[in-house]
Amino acid sequence: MITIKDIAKEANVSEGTVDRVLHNRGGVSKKTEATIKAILKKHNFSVNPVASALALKNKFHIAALVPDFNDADLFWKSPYLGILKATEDVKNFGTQVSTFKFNQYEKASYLAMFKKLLKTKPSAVLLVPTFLNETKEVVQFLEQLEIPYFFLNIDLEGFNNTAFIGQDSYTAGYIAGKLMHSNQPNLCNFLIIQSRSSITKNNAIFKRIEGFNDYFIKKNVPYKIETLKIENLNNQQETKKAINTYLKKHSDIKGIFVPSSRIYMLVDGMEQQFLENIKLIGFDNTPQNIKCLQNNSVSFLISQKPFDQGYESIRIITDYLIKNKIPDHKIFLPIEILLKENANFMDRHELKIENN
Amino acid sequence: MITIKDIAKEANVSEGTVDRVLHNRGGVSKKTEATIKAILKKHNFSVNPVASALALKNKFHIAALVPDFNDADLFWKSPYLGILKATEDVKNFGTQVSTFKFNQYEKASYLAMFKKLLKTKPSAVLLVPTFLNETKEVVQFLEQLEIPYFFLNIDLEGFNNTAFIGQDSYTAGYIAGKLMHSNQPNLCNFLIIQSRSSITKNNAIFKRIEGFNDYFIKKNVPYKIETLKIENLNNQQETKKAINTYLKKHSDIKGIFVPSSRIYMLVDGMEQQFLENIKLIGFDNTPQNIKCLQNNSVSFLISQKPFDQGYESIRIITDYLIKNKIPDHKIFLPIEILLKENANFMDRHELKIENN
DNA sequence: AGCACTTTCGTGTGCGCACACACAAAAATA
DNA sequence: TATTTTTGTGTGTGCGCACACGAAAGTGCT
Repeated sequence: MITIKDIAKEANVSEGTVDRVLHNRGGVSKKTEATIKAILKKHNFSVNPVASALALKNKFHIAALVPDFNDADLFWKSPYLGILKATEDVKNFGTQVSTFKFNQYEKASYLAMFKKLLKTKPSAVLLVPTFLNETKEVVQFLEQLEIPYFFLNIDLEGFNNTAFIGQDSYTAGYIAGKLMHSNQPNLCNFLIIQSRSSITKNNAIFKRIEGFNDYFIKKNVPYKIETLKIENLNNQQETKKAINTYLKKHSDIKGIFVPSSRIYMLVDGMEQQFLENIKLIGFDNTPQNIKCLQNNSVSFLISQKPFDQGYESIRIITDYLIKNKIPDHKIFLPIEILLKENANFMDRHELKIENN
Repeated sequence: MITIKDIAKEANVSEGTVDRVLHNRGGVSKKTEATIKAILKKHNFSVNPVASALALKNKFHIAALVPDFNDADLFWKSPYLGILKATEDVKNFGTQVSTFKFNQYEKASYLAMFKKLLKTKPSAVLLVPTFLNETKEVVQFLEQLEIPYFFLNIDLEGFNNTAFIGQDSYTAGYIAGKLMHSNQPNLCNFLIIQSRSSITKNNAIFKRIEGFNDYFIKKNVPYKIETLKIENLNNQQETKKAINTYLKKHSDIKGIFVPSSRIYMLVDGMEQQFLENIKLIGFDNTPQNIKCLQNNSVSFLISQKPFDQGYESIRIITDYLIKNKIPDHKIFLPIEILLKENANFMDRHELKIENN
């Protein structure tokens, strides 16, 4: 293992000088800089990140702005746990992370938490840009202060975010279509469930639907795909009534696609006869959804690997700060296909965290 | 962030004493030990692994004994890359890893490489116990020297291995059955391909087949499942002839299950008419197999996450050595379902390694 | 040549921990 | 009581790096 000291010796300079060229700190004559760089390259040198981390203790500070979660809506719990785990992992690498949670239904809360966040003078910011206009506002502050920012899970266009970490929603929807088709190869109709609240704010859901539809278009299979809009999928009464009356009228529906994480609400409301005869495909490995897999009411879940999204985000930002490693602009996590048998194996790391 | 120094101050002892109780090094009076332990617990203290690693520089040495790979059989490449990546990651954590590759078809090679390995005086050993009797022999040495050992990918019973890291082959096979069924819901026959070489040596393949069959038994679906034994799946001529003649005789076959990583050999040999009408399910995300997904000849691949197996193994052993963290006895990695659309997203980390 | 700067570079300290060594007090032995 | 052994504890050094401070060398000017 080669060290800075070794490099310094070989170049007949002091460690300090090597350090200066390593960090582009300036104050080194062109000649010696060239010599040192040559030696660096020759040995393919890179600093010992462990020693570096120790020396850098508490130099960087990452702030994360993510939606809050509760028992009714657990989706954001996993990314949060991922962030938490990463926080722990990078803590000893001289980087601290503070997480701010906002109410995903209130723009004011988003802005308020951001203001709080800004006061901590972060070196970089990770955020879930839930609201377009408010994000524009927020980003102005960040750009003025030259704080790099990263988008998590929601991929807004037209911003100078260093990177986006999330899922390829279109492909995920496309896969859903494929699975649905292979599950019901005989001609029948499918139903897509939308909810009002998601329509206004979540373009990932749009892209999933687009992907789902495109599968059938591309394959040129003449399935009819209908859409049922339920005002608020979180409302049990409403959902129950809406889905059952619809299905009674349309007995040709053999598959239902729920492009949000609320498929369990649908399952809760659906009458037994429908559950038995209709294939369901949904998104996200929340505990409630997993339960639906386990009792056979849902065939497939497609997971965005939410835990990994949180975890990777922090790791990527840390690498960016400490090692100046520029990430890909778009970082897609794997699309996981979950069914009853492999659902319980998922997110071993996640479990570990929660049990602490 | 609380440090040993803080603990020492609070206990009115020196850092050395705290260090002694932290590492059970002995030589501390019961009274002070109790005091210190109380304070430790009170603050929920754990050592800074970064500083620890720096100080421990090169104290531990892990040796891995894994099968070699070549272009014809790439399966073991991924675990190797995983080990390599982990090697890099833990290098700066005071742990070095050396990997020894043996010819998986020659017992002598297994033993020979083990002897070489043993000379490096490893603190722990990771091995793929390909041969039962030879492993018994090998393990004797290890136990005598009190070197802990871990099994990777092959789960031999009756050993005192600290842990097994691999896949739940039975469930993976079960999933294969389920996917096959949902892909061909109308009554038809399925074919399982076995090869002589695998029969003798790989019980994972047995378990997969068992799982596959059990799915249909449990679901009580009256599919007929036949088996075709091909002497050597690596032999192109033989495979081609065997599969095509078989399929010509049995036109009722609508699905083929290949419980090994050689599905691409089958695809290579199969005539176009069969490829178009028969659903194929295989194992392992080798490049050749992925290609089969991409050109639509294979419907699903089930992946053992071989890269992660290698990576996690080393990480687990490192944690065991450095932090005395006792792992679960059996560590199953997630069973991944790959289809054309999500195959390319897999193993981002793996790509990174290989491009270096 | 003398002076005031600027550029270029070396030295020293600390990050938190592991461990060897030194040394005191207590206990055991003569 | 004197001496040896054991037990308990403090001190110092180094792991590889980051960075502040200040010294040396170089520059331009009068």
